[in-house]
Amino acid sequence: MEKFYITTAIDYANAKPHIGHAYEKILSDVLARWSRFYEKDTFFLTGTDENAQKNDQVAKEKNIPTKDFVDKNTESFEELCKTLNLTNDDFIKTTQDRHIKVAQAIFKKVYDKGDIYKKTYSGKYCEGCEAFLGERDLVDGKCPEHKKKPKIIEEENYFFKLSKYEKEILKLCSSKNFIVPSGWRKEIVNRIKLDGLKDISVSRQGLDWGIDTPIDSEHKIYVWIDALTNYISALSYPAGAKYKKYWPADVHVVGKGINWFHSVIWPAILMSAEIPLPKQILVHGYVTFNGEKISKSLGNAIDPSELIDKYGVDQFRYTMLKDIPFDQDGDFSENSLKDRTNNELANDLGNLLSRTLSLCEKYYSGKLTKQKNDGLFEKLNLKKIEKHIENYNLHLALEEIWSFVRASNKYVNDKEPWKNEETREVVLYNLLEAIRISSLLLSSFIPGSCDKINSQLGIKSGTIKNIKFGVIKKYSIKKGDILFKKIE
RNA sequence: GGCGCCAUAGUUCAGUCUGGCUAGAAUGCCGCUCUCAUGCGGCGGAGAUCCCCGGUUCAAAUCCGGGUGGCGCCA
Repeated sequence: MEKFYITTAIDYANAKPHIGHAYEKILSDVLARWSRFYEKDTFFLTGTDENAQKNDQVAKEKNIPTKDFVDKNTESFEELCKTLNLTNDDFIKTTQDRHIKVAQAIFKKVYDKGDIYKKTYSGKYCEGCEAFLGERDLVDGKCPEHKKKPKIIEEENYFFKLSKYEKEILKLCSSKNFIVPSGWRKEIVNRIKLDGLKDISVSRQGLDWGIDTPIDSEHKIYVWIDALTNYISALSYPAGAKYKKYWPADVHVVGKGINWFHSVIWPAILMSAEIPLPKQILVHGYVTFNGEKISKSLGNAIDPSELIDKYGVDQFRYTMLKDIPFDQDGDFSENSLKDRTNNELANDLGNLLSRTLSLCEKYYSGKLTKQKNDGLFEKLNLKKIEKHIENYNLHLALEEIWSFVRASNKYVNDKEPWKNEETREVVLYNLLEAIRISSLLLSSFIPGSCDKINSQLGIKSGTIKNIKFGVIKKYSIKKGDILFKKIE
């Protein structure tokens, strides 16, 4: 059986999740579910980065023990996974023993290879970025992102010989399917060609939060080797059965802001440690909310679970997926959620189910047997849907599924089964099949609602194999509650 | 500053790679209509300088050059 390993980035456990986090997770979940739908042995990982210095810093500002602070925030990310109805197979936290061991093992392996060396470094360090900034990064002597003057820091750090891997990394990043979509590939490739790769610091001195380097207890492992190794520590590298089965990752889903780390630094570390490389970095855009950038200073970093409580999880998932093309930034708004819920989910899909089942109950007491294919099924363009999902154009895939739903509504109108007794059973059976197939295709996107559809149809969910006409020989349907309530 | 991405009905997007019907959809607006259904469904209409200028071509939303505007990445 073909395997598929997909990961999200791990999130900083220094605040509660916002809808940007939700987006990345939903996107990944759809891909994971779709892969299972195609009967691939799928592993879907998400988690939190608890070791970041930023976490420690925020906790200290709030006067909370750092461990308690990250535990609490991580908990809300774990809850979000449930609220979003994610099918993640694991949730990694970087303070877990299983992770610490692996991060240290990789550090040691790279060190033993001769790719880590000690050097005194003096530079301008921005606490917001948790990074040293070059002269040309500064605007008026300040960090352009955090608007703060960087501190001059001189310290002895361990450096990783990133420069050594420049040729190989350039080759990797230039290859067609490694970084997608292509816009982000160009950005990385040009930068490597222009600036080359410089060695990077992989340790920090004098911190009391984080993972000790295995070679020097004065130093903590810096984010590259710490956070990025979560993708293999969760699989119990190097001896774990999961590692052997699922690594290398098929897709790392990441936001555009951390593309460089995943496309350049992570593969270089893996090359040094002589570990196979991930197959693809899928870079997505950012989400704005009601047209505004999400930021703490604007105070609009609203909790996705509030929206979900208010409107429903599938309404939320559907709107996110439909409104945000993965290769661009997109806006998520409550207005759009309301419009999409009422028009697309309630009127088009929900009402199709409702009108069909009412007719089935009225004329056949809900019992229908297999009838001939009346041609409605041919309105489904499965190839196009598959192509869109392969290209990660989930919004276009949904649009294509919806054109089948709309065709089904037109079909009821044209055939008028409430009038035409002789074709009634054929028409209704064809409609049930259309709904069943739509539900199968949608089950990666709006899984909870598809479960409800299936239960009203009196059938079980299935895989791609069931996307064909006439699979159900005998329907025994039972109309249930309304699928999507209108908003307002 | 360097590099990259984007620009198409009021709005959200397809179409651009690989040039070729009258530039498609959805939504919103207007009109007609069915009655199985969640005030739902169906049909029709209005609505576009395809950002601007130039080039290539029999033919450009699409390719090339130059602008303008918006956004992003810079370890």
